[in-house]
Amino acid sequence: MLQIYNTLTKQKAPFQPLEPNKIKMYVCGVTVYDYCHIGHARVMVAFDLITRYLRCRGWDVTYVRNITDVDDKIIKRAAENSEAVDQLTERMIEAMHEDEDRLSVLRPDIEPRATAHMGDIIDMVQTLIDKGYAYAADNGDVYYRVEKFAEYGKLTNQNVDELRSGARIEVGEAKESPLDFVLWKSAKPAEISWPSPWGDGRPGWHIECSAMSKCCLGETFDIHGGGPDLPFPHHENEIAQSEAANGCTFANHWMHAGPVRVNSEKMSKSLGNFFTIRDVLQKYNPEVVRFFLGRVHYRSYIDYSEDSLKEARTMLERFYQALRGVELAADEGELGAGYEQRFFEAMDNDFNTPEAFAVLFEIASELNKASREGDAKAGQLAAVLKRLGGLLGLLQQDPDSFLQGEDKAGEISATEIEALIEQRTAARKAKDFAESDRIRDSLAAQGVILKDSREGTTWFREG
RNA sequence: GGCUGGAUGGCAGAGUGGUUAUGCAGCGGACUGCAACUCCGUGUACGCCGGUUCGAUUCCGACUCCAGCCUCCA
Repeated sequence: MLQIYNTLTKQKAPFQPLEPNKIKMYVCGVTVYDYCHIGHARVMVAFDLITRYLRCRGWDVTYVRNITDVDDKIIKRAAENSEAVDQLTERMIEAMHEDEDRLSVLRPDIEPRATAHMGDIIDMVQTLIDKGYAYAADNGDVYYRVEKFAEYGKLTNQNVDELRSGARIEVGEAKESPLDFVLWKSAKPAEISWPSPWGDGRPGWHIECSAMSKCCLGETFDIHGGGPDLPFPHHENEIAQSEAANGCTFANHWMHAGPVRVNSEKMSKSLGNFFTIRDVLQKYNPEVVRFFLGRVHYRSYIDYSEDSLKEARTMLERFYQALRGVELAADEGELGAGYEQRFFEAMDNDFNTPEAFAVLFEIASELNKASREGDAKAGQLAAVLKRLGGLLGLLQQDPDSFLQGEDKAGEISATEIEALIEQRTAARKAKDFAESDRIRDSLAAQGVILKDSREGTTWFREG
């Protein structure tokens, strides 16, 4: 039985789909004005692990993740770069897709863009005005009347009176109440804009998700997900918009990923303490980064540091060392079912990846034992390990490729390494251990570790 | 201040009302020319104070500390 923690009820509960066997899921995506950072990667990987797992258990998942391709930050950045808004966003979307591909994050089924849904957005704003939940101000902005929506704050337990007393009142705003938020923003001269009944402008941030989720999934859907900073106000406002406009429940389950921290602070664009995915991928194998993000439960925070990336690398090495040199059995025999059951039980418990990985480590141990004893079970265990890892998009590389890494400019190449290993093997045959050790030490100084066995010498590069 | 989480062995990180998480690191041993890889053995950790209980790290309450949201942020 699949259990999922729901931010709305603050507890784990058995998952109940709207339609048997189907899951409709909407996840808030990226505002594309810059390269994605590791915090974005965390959300991408978390919901990718979730989607892959649900699908492998037979759920028919429709996964929608939006792209915010117009907003203040985009307009500002495009102006700074002296490029058109759509030029900037196209570049960043392409970069995001590259990053995702490298992290083995499968594309969502639908990636709706705000600029492609202006009609849906305007329709929903109009509906909210018609129902009295929104009003057009003199300046061409349209605002949501927060106090009209009785259930406002139900996702994050906000009290409207508390919010009102803490709200900032900004000069020159045309709002009825400081709590009201913008649905439609009138355009400044020469700014990118779309025509609307309230004049030229662009959508507010929250409305696009309400409009696009409705368009792609319907008025009510199963799971709404996003990053750790979205429950308030973004998701609270989405609920207010959608439930007021549609008159029915918006999303049944709310799932939020935990933050990535650096030096005990959240990694975020506003703090400027972020590492982009492409920066990190320059130093680490993409699978290491994926594993780093998946080895902690999706709701917990992760501390980003060189040491924790290195540890993720070491852990992954254990899997690949176990798989290395073992011929996969075509048939897992009886072995697979038991491990698979424990793996599934872990994942059914709110996607407990750390526990699922613990099962994989146990398989690796058994596999190592079988290998060293020459037991035929080794091939079966390797097949199970690779299959279960594959369900989470891991362990599919050739072990040698993973362990040896790729040649990098300025570093010793695989060809050079192998030539030195041949020299060393000759020295060892001649019992010239001084020379043999000299070669090994010299390689080690360059991050290349040798391993001798009866079958010969293999090597791998350190993290 | 309001609202959410969290505090587990040297580190990372699951989980459980009484029994081994798991990984990394350390220590002892095996293997090895020596190593590396691997294997075997090894560590009574559950913030603090009360309560419930035959028994609590696990349930309840107070406290302390940490983090996230409350402004754009995944």
